[in-house]
Amino acid sequence: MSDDLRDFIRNRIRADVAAERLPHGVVTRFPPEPNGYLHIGHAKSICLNFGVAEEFDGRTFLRFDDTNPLKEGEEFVEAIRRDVEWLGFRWTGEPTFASDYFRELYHFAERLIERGKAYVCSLTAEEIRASRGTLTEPGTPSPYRDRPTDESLDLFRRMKAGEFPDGAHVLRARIDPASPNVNMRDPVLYRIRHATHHRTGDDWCIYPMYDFTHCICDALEGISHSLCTLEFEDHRPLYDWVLDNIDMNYHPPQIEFSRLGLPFTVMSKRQLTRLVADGHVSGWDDPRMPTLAGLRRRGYRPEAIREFCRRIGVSKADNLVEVEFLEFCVRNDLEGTAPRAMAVLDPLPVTLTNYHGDGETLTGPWHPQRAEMGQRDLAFSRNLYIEREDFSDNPPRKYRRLVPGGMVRLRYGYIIECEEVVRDSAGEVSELRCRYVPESKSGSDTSGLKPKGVIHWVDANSAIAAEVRNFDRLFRVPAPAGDNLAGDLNPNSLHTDHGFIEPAIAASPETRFQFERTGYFVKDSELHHPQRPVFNRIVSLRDSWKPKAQGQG
RNA sequence: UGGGGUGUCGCCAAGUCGGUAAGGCACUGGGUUUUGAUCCCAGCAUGCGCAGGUUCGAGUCCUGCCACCCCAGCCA
Repeated sequence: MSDDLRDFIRNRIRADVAAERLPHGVVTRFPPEPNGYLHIGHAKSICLNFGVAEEFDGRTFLRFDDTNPLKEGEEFVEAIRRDVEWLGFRWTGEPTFASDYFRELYHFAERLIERGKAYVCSLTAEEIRASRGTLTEPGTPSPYRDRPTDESLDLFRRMKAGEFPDGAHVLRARIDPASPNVNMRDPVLYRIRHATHHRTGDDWCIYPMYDFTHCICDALEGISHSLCTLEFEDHRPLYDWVLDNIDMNYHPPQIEFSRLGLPFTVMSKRQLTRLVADGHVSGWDDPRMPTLAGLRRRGYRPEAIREFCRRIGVSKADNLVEVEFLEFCVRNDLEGTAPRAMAVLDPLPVTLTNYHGDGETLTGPWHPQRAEMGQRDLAFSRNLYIEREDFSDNPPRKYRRLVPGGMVRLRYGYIIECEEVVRDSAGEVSELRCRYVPESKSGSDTSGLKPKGVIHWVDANSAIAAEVRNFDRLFRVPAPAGDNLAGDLNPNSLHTDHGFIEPAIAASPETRFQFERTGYFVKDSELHHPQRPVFNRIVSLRDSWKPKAQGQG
């Protein structure tokens, strides 16, 4: 397929394929723990795992890493399945679960004990921590390290049988208490947990740890390349140790890449969970959240997220990708797919003093470069709304919109000239009284006039009132502090406008639109109704116009 | 101070056996345009964390530094 992608992982796979080192072809897996919702960082991993398999005609498993019943649940399993599918990927067969392999895992553990490679340790969690040493000091052997094999085996069986309370014993690998790599200092393989598992119920009261589980599941599923993030690099020796010490003739290589870094947001499940729990956002799918559910509700299309993941690449370097990059991908995707329409978010009434009669119907294309998208009718009459921002009686230099005595073209309509500015008692502009040029109708203009500016507008009589939610970054600092999340929140991350949209928008089955000259918007999946429109701003339009700092109009 | 990683343009990121620094984003000019959008054209690292060394030639090899990230859960 697309061998245009170059990164160290694909290069490695290409070499493995060329050397015919992959008896079962390319097999990858996306292994989330079902304890939260997926976010854009997971999208990077999903696109990598599923993408690589597609490119090399391989397969990808969706495997839930559910070895900790205390934190996991079906709600998350469902949400994750939905998000992966939404992103546009299909896994091989049914999703698998680490819990599917609990029985095999248990047998592998018994064999390990029999070979003297694992033992039951009866130290408390605190004692284990104390004997583990520190980063710079070696640990000391557990007093149970030389417990006879038979005794360990018996204890382990009784642990499984439920004879002991949580924390009474654990199964540990016998590796090296003094290893410079703390992960190798006789790591815990199994712990007692009298908890109900979302899939296996109360079948088990001992649960395997990640390091013991993951590598074995990878091997059992015939994974050809086990891709994970950098923080697991220190665990690779353990991944290899387990597979080297059990009866398994298959050993996938673990390859690590760096996680996606994005400023002005948080990406850890712990922090995202807190935002939801503390009510700082409306839920996991709040449009400001970096979760796939949030981005979906925000209006991002999966195509845009996939393109983003493709463009950022994969490497081992720590990275912080500018949000402008993501926004570029979103605009790029919407540019060719979203129909255009007009909406006035901050309305200023305009009365055409020389326009008489009941009004008329104009037309405008749904997309200026894509005639095949057709066109829609635009009601036009004596009473209109224009954007408050598009009028100024103290314009900055190079201002190309409406000014007192000035002319401007109404998009797909007529040219108007501002004759009078009406103000309310507070001195605020409350209405513009303008003259329209009858012979300047769009498409049959014989006026010869060439106003500099073109502005959008909406017919006051037929426009539909709409709520438009504009979002800004959730946090006001690039790197929100883990301990004081609330304090770093951007108090202005949500700004709601009450404006008017042309009726064709509400009537259209389309959900995403470009409101011309403003941005891309989507009908909110929960709150929108044709009679009571509610839109979310997906992303604003790029705006290269920067008025001179001086005449602040 | 133990172990494991990473350092190529403001950001992301390619750089085969050492051979004379891709591309994208951003930015800056210019053109088209009834969206200050899109589109098009042009510009944008004599430099590859720093310092030495090997070599006809080094981002790519060697040596020594420096900076940053990860690890001491019976979490994943």
